[in-house]
Amino acid sequence: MTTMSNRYQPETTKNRPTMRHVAALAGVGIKTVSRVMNDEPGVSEATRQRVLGASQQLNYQLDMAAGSLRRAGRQTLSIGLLLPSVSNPFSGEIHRALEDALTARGIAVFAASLDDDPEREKALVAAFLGRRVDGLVLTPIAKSQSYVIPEHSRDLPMVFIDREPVGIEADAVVTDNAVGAARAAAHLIARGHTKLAYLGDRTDIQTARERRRGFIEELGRAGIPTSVVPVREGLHDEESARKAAVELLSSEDPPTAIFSSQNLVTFGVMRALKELGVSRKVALVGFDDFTLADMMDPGITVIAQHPERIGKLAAGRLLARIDGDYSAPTTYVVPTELIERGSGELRPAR
Amino acid sequence: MTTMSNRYQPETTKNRPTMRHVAALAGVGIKTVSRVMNDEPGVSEATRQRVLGASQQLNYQLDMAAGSLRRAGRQTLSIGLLLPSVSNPFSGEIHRALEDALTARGIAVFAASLDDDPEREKALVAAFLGRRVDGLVLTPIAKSQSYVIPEHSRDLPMVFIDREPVGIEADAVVTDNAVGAARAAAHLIARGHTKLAYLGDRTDIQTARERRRGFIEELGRAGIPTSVVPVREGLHDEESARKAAVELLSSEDPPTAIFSSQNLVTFGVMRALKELGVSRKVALVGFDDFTLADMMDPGITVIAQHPERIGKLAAGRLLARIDGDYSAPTTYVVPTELIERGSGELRPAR
DNA sequence: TTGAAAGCGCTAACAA
DNA sequence: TTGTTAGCGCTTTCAA
Repeated sequence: MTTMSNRYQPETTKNRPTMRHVAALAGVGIKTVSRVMNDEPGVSEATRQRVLGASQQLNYQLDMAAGSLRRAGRQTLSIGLLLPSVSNPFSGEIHRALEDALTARGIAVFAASLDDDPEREKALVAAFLGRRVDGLVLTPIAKSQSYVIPEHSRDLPMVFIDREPVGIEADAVVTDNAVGAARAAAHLIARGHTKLAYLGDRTDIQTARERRRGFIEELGRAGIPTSVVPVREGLHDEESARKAAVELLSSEDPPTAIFSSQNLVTFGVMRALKELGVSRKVALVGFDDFTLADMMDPGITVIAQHPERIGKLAAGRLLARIDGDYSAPTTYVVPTELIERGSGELRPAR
Repeated sequence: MTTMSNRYQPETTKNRPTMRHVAALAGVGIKTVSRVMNDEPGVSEATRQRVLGASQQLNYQLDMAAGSLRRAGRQTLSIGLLLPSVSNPFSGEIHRALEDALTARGIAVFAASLDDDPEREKALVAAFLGRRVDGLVLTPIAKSQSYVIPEHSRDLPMVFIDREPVGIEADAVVTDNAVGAARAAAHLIARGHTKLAYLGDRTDIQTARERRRGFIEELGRAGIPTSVVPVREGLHDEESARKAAVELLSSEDPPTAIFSSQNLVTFGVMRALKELGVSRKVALVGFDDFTLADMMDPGITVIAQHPERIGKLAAGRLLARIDGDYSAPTTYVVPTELIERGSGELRPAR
C-alpha cells in the first residue's frame, strides 16, 4: 500500500500529484506524460488527450525545479534582480521594464533591496546563486564585485545597472551622469548665472561623484573659477539638503542658481527656497525627474533619466548572454534629457 | 574517465562543483559534506574545517532546488508576490515591507505585475506554482479566485492584499476603504460643505466601489440628498479625471468640495483646479497619500493608507501559515489616517 | 509512437 | 562521528 491509499489523509487533498499519478490514471508511461507536458512531438493525439484529461482531473502541475535538475543546460527560467530598494520609484521603473522583457520569455524575477549595504549585496547574490538563477541584474554597491568572478567565469549571465562594477569585466547599463550634469550647468550659465552651487549625495556613491564632476567641469569650460563654487555633499535625505540649502542661501554672497544631484536633495532645496520665499528668484535644476514636478510653483526643471530604457537594455543584454552571446562585455550609456519647466529658466536678479 | 577530466573544457572553469566534488577533495563521504553545508550537528570540528576548506577552494554552493526535492516538507524558501505593478509606489511600499519580513527568514521573493489583467493573474500564479513557491501574496483582480482552491486545499499559504478574494476563503489584508472615504466626507461636511462631488476610478475595482459607498453613505447620514450628488466614475488616468473635474466645476451649480478616490484622479483634479484658478476656493480631499502633497499650493489633504503596515501584516500571516497555523482565514483591516494640509480645510465660498 | 532504466544533486533513513 | 543506500520528480538515453 502506498501513501495514496492512506484513508486518514486522502492524497487528493494534501499531496501534490506527480507525473507518476498522471501516468497511472491515463494508463501510459511516465515519459509520455513528460512529452505531453513539455509539448514534445511524438505523441499521438489520442494519447495526448488522455494525458491532458488525467492531468487536469488531478490538477497536476509540472515541477520546474525537478525538471531542470536533469535537463541539459539546467535552466530554471528565473533570474535575480538586486535594486537599491524595491520601494524606490526609479528602481520600480527599471524593474517593470525588465519584467516585461523577461516574462515574455517565461522567466520569473526574484527581486531584492540592497539599501546601500555591501554585505547585503554579497548575501543576496549568494542566496540567488543557491537558487540557481539563470542570470543576475544588479546595482553594485560593494567596493568591488570581484567576488562574483567565479560565477561569471562559469558563464552566469550578469548585467550591472545604474553603476559600473569594479574588479570585474561585465556588461553594464548606466545613465550618462556626467553629461547630464554638464548640461544642467550649461543651461544655467546660458541664462546668465555665474554664481552656481552644487548640492549632492554621499561621495561614496559613484553616480553622485560623476554628476559633480560633470557639473564642475562644465563650469570650468565656461571660465568660472571652480575653486569658489560652493559644493555641499554627503546629503542623503531631504532634511539635510534643506538645511544645507538654507545655509547657503543665507550666506553673504548666495548663489543665484542651484544644481541638486538627486530627488531627495532636490526636494530639500525646494523646501528651502519656499521657506526663504525665493522660489522665483533662485534657479534650480534637479537631476532625475519626479511626479508632479510640473505642478510645482514654478515647475521644476530636471535632467530626466530613462529608467525604462535602462531596464529594457539590461534585459536585452541578459537574454543575449543567456542565448549564448560571448562577445566582449560592454557598457551601455543611456542619455539624459533636459526638461524645462520654469525653475531652471529663472535669470539671476539684477 | 568522467567529464571532469575532459581537457577541452576544464571543469574548474565551466562546470559547477557538486557535493561529490567537495567530498572527494576533502576525503569524506557526501553525507558529511551535506551535514556541514546545512550546519547539522554530529561533525567533528576537524572534519568540518576540512570540508569548509574544500568547499571554498572549489567555490562550491549548495543547490537549494535539488535539496528541497528530497527534504521533508519540500520547502523552496521562496514565495510569489503579485502586485498591480512593481512600478507603482503603493505596491513598492508593500513589496518592501514584505521583503524585510521574509528576507529575515531566508525567503526570496518572486515579484510580478498584473496590470489589472485577470488572465495574467492566472498565468502568473501558475508560473509561481510550477516553481513550487512556499506561499503566495497577491492582489486579486480576476472575477473569482476559486481557481486556486485546489492549491489552497493542499495547504499552500496564501494571503490576499488590498482587495478581498472572491470564491475562496483565505486570509486577506485590506485598507479600510469605506471608513476612510466616510471620514473624508465628514471632514468636508464639518467645514460647511453641502455641495460635494465624488470622482472615482473604474467601478470594476472593488476598492473604488468601497470608497464610493463610504463617501455616499456618510453624506446620507448627514442628511444630504445623495441622489443629487455628482458622481463621476470610470476615471483611470489623470487626463480623464482632469476633464471630468473641469466639466463639473464649469457646470451651473458647481460643487464646493471634491473627493477623489485615488492618486491619478487627485492629480487630475489638482490640474483642473489650477487651470480654473480655484485651487484656494474649492476644497479637495484625496484618497491615498503621495510625495510632495505638502508642497502643493495649498497642501493636499489626504486619506493616507499604510502600505508598509499592509505588507508587514501580510508577511506575518504568510509566515504563520507556513509555520503551520491552521486557524480560520481572517480579513485584517488596516485603518486609514486623515492628514490635513490645507485643501481639505477650505470652507465654501459665501 | 511508446516506455524502461539511469541519473541530475541533494537529503532521509539507517547502518557501521 | 561517519558513510551507504535509496529516492525526491523529473529528463535523458536508448531500446522496443
